[in-house]
Amino acid sequence: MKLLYTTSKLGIGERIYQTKRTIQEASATCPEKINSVSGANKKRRRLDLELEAEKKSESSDSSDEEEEIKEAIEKIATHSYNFGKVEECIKKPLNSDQAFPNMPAHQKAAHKPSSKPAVFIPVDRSPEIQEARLKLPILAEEQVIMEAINENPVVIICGETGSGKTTQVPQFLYEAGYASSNGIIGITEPRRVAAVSMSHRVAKEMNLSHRTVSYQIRYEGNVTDETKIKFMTDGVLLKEIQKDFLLLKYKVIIIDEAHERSVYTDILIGLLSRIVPLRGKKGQPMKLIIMSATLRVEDFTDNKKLFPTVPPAIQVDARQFPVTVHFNKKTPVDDYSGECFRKVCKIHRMLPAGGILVFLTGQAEVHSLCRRLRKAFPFHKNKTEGGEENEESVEETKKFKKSKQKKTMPLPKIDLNNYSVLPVDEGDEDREAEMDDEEDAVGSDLDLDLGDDGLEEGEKSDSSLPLYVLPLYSLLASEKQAKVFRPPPLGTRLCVVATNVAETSLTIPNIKYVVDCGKVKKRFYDKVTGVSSFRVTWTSQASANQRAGRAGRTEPGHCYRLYSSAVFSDFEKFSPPEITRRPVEDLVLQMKALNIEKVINFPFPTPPPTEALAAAEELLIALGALQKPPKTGRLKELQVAKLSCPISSLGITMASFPVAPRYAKMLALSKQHGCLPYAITIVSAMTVRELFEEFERPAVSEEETEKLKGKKARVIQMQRIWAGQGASQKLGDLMVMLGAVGACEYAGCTPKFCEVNGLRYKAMLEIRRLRGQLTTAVNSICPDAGLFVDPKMKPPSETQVIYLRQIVLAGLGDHIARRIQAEELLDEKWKNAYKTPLLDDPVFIHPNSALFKQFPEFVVYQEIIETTKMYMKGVSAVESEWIPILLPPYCHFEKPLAIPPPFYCPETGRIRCHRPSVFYRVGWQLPAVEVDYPEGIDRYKYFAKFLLEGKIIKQLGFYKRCLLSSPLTMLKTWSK
DNA sequence: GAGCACTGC
Repeated sequence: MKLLYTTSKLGIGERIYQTKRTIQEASATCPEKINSVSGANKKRRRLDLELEAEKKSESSDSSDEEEEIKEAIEKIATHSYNFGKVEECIKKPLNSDQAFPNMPAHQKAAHKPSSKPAVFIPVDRSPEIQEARLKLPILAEEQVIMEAINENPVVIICGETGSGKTTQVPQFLYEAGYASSNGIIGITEPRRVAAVSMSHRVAKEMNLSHRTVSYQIRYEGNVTDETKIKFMTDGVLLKEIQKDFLLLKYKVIIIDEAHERSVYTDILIGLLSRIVPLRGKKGQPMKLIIMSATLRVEDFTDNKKLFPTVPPAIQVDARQFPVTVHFNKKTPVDDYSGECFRKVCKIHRMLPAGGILVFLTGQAEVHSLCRRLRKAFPFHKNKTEGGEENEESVEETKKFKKSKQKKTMPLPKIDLNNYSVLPVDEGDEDREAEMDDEEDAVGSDLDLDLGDDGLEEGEKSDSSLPLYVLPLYSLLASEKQAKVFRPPPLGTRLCVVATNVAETSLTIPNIKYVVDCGKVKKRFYDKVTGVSSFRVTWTSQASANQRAGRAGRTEPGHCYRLYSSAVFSDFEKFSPPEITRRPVEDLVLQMKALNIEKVINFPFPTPPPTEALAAAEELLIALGALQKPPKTGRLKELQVAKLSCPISSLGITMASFPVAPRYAKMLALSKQHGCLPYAITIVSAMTVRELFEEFERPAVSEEETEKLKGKKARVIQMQRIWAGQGASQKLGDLMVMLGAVGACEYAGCTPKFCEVNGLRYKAMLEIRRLRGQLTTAVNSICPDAGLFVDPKMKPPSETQVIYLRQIVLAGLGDHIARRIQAEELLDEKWKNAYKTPLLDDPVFIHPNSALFKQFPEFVVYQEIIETTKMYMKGVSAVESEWIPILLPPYCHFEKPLAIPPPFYCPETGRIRCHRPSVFYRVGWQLPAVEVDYPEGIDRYKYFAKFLLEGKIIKQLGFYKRCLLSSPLTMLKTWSK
C-alpha cells in the first residue's frame, strides 16, 4: 500500500491496509502474505518521508517573486487587496462619438507612452474573405473597440450571435500587435466544438496556419511555440491558472459567451478581475475582454466587488434577420406536446418552404412527436408523391379546416433585434380567449392565416406533403445528429424536433420557423441532501428569445410561442447562473488549490448559496482534502475557521485530477495491489454520463418496437455477465461499468460492438480518452506507477475487488445507506427501503441496478435521483467493519473495549485497542475495530504498563519479577 | 419495477 501523495501522516490509505489485514485475518487467509505486504509498506513509507523532505527543501528555495504572488493570492481570498495605481488610469466608459474617425486604432495606440503595442501586423486575407468581413457590423466598430481596449484594462463587448465578435476581435488585437512579441491572445469558449471550429475559421480568415492560430481542449490541441491566437475551453484556462497564476504568456484574455454563465467562466472572471491589476502592478499589463449578449452585462458591470471601477461596455450590432414572434392566445395547461404537433401541422400545410425547428424538453417527448409527425406526413425515400393518410392526420386535417373558417388577423410585426423582453401587446387576448369555447381555442391561432399563396397551396396539397422529421438531442449518436445539417431530400420540408441542445450548442441551417413550447427540463439539487431531480419548468425570457433567434439565421423567420404574452412576461428574465444551482465541492477544491482559503470572499459574478459553500467545505474536510478546523475556541471563530480551511497535501493531489473530489480521492488511494488501472476505469465510467443506451423510449414503428425489445433483453443479459461472478458481484453497478468498458475495449471499441451491446459509442470514446488523461495525471504524480491504458485489461481478482470496494467506500463515505431492519419496519413504505444519514424518507436501489433485489445491509451510491421514489444509482455493497476504519470522520467512537485488551504495536510504536462506534446522525451500531488508543491519561497508563512488562523495550522484561507491585497497578484508578 | 436537460477540466 502506498498513497500517491507524500505525507508523513499516513491517512486513510494506511487504514485501507489495516482493514485488509483485519478482513484477511478474520477470514484466516495466508498470513505470510500479509507480512510481506506490510514489509513493503514500511519501505515505501520511508521513501515517502524522504520525498517529503525533498519537497520541503525545494519549497524553501522559492523566490521572493513567488512569495509576492502567493501573498497577492491570499489577499484575494481575504478581499483586502489594494488596487493602487491601476484604477487611476481607468477612464469612464467610452461611446462611439469619442472615436477618432481618421486614425486607425493601432496608430492611436502607438501614441500612448505606456506598454501598448506600437506595431501594426499585416494580415494577408483573400479577397473573398475581405469582402465577407466588410459585411460584418463589428468591422465598423474596430476603432471604438481598440480604443477602449488600449485605454482600459477590462472591456465588455456586447453583441448577439451573428455580430462576428468571436472571429473578429482576436483579429483586431492581432493586427494591433497584441500578439507580436512576448505574449499571445487567449480566447475561452464554453464548448469544445466552438473552440475547435473558431480556431479553424480564424486561421482561414487570416490566411495563417494552425501553428499560429490554434486550439486547446480537454483531450487535444494543436498549440505550438508559434501560436499567437489560442482558442480554448474555459476549463483549460482555469487549469492553466493553477500552474501559472498570473498567466504570463497571455497579453489578452477574451472570455466569450460570458452571458451563458458557465461555472468555469464565472470563476475565470472572478480570478481575472484580480489577475489583471496584479499584472499591471508587475509592469506586464494584461487586457481582459468579456464578450456577452447584450442583456446580461449588469452582472459584470454592477458588481463592485468584481470590478470596483465600472468597465466600459461597447455595443455591437448583429447581422440577424428579423424574426416575427407570435404568441398563442391561450396557454395549453398540460399538453404542450400535442400543441406542438398541431402547430407544426399548420405550418407545414400553410406556410412557404423553410425548415421547422421545434423545442421540446426531453428524449421521450422528442421521439413521440417525431413519431406522430411521421405518421401524419409520411415520407418514404422512393415514393415521390402520395402516401396514405392515417386516421390521426385526418383528424388533424378536420381540426385544421375548422380553424380555417375563422376570420383572419394581421400579423404582429416584431423585429427581434429591437425586441424588448416584454412582448408587444397583441390586443386583448385574454378576453378573446375567454370568448372562445374550448374546441375553438385549440385551433384559434390565426397568426397562421398569413399570405395568400401560402394558404392556397397548403390547401391543395393537404393530403400528401412529405415532412422530413429528425430528432435532435445531446445523447443522440453523432451520425444521427449530423443528419440535421444536411439538406432534406428533394420535395420535403425539414422538421427538427429538438431539446435545448439546439438553443446554444448546435445551430441548424435554413430554419425559418421555430415552434417553442416554452418549457425546459432542468436538474435540481437539494442543497442539504444532494438529492437531485429533474423538473420541467417555464424557460426564461432570455432563453425564449435565443430560441426565437434560431429562425433568423439565413432569412427572415417566424417564431411560434405556444403560450400567451402574459405568461411570457411572467418568465424570469434570465435563468439563474449554474453556479447557484449545483453542488460546488469541485470548484471549492480548485480554489483552495489556488490558496484561496476564504472562498466565501471570492469575487464571484454571482456567489453560490452559503449553504452550498458550507456543504462543499464539510465534504472536503471529511475526504481529507482540507485541513481539519480547530475543535476548541470561541464559537464565532470556530464558524469562521470552518469556512476557511487550508488545503491538505492529499487535497493538492486530489485537485490535480480532473474529476469530482469524491472520485479524485478514490484515485489517490488506489496505488495498492494493482488497483490503479481499475480505479481509473471506474472513475472514468462514473464521470461520463449515460453509458448505456436508453430503450424505454416510444419507438417510431412497430418494427422498431420489436427491435428495441430484443436489444433490451440482450443488454440485460450482458449486464448480468459484466456484473461478474461470486465476490465480484458485490462491487455492484461499478463492476458492471468496469466489465462493460473492459469488454468494449477488448473488442476494439467499435461502433458495432456498442450498438450490439447497448453501449453508447460516444460515451465509450469519452471514457477511453478520460482513462488516458487520468493515467497521464497519475503517472506524472507518481512516475514509478508506470501505468498505461491497457485495452486487454484483465478483470480484477477477487482480492482486488475487495480493495476496490474499500476504495469506493472511502470516496463515497457520505453516500452511504443501510437497509431497514425487520424490527424497524413500521410503515409499509419502508419495505425494501434504505435509510441514509441526511434523509428522513426511504431510498431504494434502482431497479436497473445489479444489486436490485440483493439487499446488502450497507451500500454506497453514486447519486440519488428522485422520480416516483428516491432511487440510488451506481450502487456498491460495503461491509460494516470497513466503515469505522475508512470513515472515522463520520463515526463516534465509544470507550475502548476491555476484551480484547489493548496492546502495544511494535511496528507503529502505538497503543492499540478495539473500539465500537456509531455512525453519525443515524446512530447505526458499528462493530468494534482495532484503532489507536484514544488520547488521554489511560493511554499513558497502558504505555507504562507495557513498558514495565518489557513489551516496549525487551530488556526491561528481565526486571519484571523484581518489581514491588505488578505492572497491572498502572491501570488502577487510584494509581498516579 | 423504471422514464435524465445541457456543459467544461
